[in-house]
Amino acid sequence: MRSRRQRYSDSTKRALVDVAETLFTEHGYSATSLDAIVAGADVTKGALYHHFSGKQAIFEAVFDRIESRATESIGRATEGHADPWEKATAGLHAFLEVVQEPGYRQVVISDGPAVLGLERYREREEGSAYALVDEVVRSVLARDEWALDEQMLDTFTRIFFGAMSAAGSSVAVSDDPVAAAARVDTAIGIIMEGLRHLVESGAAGSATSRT
Amino acid sequence: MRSRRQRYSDSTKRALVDVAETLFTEHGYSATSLDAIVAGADVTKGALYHHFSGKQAIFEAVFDRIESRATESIGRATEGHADPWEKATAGLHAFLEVVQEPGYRQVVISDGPAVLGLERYREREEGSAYALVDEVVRSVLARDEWALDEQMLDTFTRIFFGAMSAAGSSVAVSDDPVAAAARVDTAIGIIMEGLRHLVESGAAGSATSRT
DNA sequence: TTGAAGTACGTACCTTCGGTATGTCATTTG
DNA sequence: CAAATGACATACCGAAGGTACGTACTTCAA
Repeated sequence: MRSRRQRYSDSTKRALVDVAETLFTEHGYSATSLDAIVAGADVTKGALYHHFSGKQAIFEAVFDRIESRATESIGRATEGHADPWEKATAGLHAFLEVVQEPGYRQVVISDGPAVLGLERYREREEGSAYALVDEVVRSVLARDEWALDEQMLDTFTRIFFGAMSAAGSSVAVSDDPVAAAARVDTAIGIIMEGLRHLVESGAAGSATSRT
Repeated sequence: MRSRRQRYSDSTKRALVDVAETLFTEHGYSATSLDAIVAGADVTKGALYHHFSGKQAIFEAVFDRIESRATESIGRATEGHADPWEKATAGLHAFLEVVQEPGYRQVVISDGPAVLGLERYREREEGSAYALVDEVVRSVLARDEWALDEQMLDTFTRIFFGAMSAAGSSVAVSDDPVAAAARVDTAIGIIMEGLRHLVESGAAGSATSRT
């Protein structure tokens, strides 16, 4: 068991991240002041700067928390599917759910790139939702008939990840999210069906060797 | 001909946007101070606040300029292609070029969503590069055999736009942009080839009516 | 030609906010 | 039990966005 002091320390740190998450989600990064965060957590800036190196650091803590929750949610949805195409569909649905959460939209999609910088942002993605998309893409596309190397698979993952992010974004801002999600489902379904034909007919070998 | 005063006014405004563009591109939005902008343009904050309502306003001016340049560049690349698939390929190449420009990456991709907000950001996109992608997507997918309504076409455009943004981003951060661009070319080529099979075989009617 | 009005700035200042330096009290440890 | 350390609180600083106000030059009407 942690020491008495450790437990107090942990609770204040968690309180800070809790408040920061709600404020960052509701008002965005720049419109959220550290004073507001420490006031909400009922501590002072001394406490915040004892636990975090600065505003960006506590943002990253919130960012990581939201991303890990998203990853967990998608992971639960995809596990237990034997057929890779079913797995892909299940993952897509879960992703479309996640991307509608205000916290994910504001913190990860909107503020993330600007606050972390594009490079750090992409590094963070690698280990989270992106990894799941990568897994699904590989299970679908990595066949012996196809001469797709590592980098090509990675390229496909990037493309699908971007496509799904944009699709999710369009769902999230839609007046009728349910109908929008259904349209995304259909569109991705068509694209995947096209790929499936290529895969199962083995006709893509020519495509990989084009210019 | 504009009046003498008008010309002076226009030149200072342009000088402000010029300097702002380079600073926003090099250091990002938050790391660029208004003092640095007005110093670079050799004016004072009074001039800046006479022409713009604030920091966000001058950022939008820079944003619009970069986006319109990008749109123009892609538009030039796509025009003159009769075959829609060739047009799509030409547009993709131009897009991959654009997305490697530091200004586009920093201002439009990285800072854009956070500064403008996701809604305003998407509104700005609608009238620019997005419109070109939409045009190409429609020329490729809007066939009589397909029962794709307006909203479905829009969904496809969103997905492709997101895919291309992500693809371009992966090219931009790559150690070997040329090879990365070639991989993106191949990947998108495969995806389009799958779609093409569906289109030309008219086999997508079933897909549009799936759940 | 002249004087009033408006434009295009410059100057000085205010406020907020991220960050720092330092003090303090409880807890742990030797 | 005293020294050391951890977990904060308090006070303060400087930078940066924004505002209020003054001013010089231009335009235009009489």
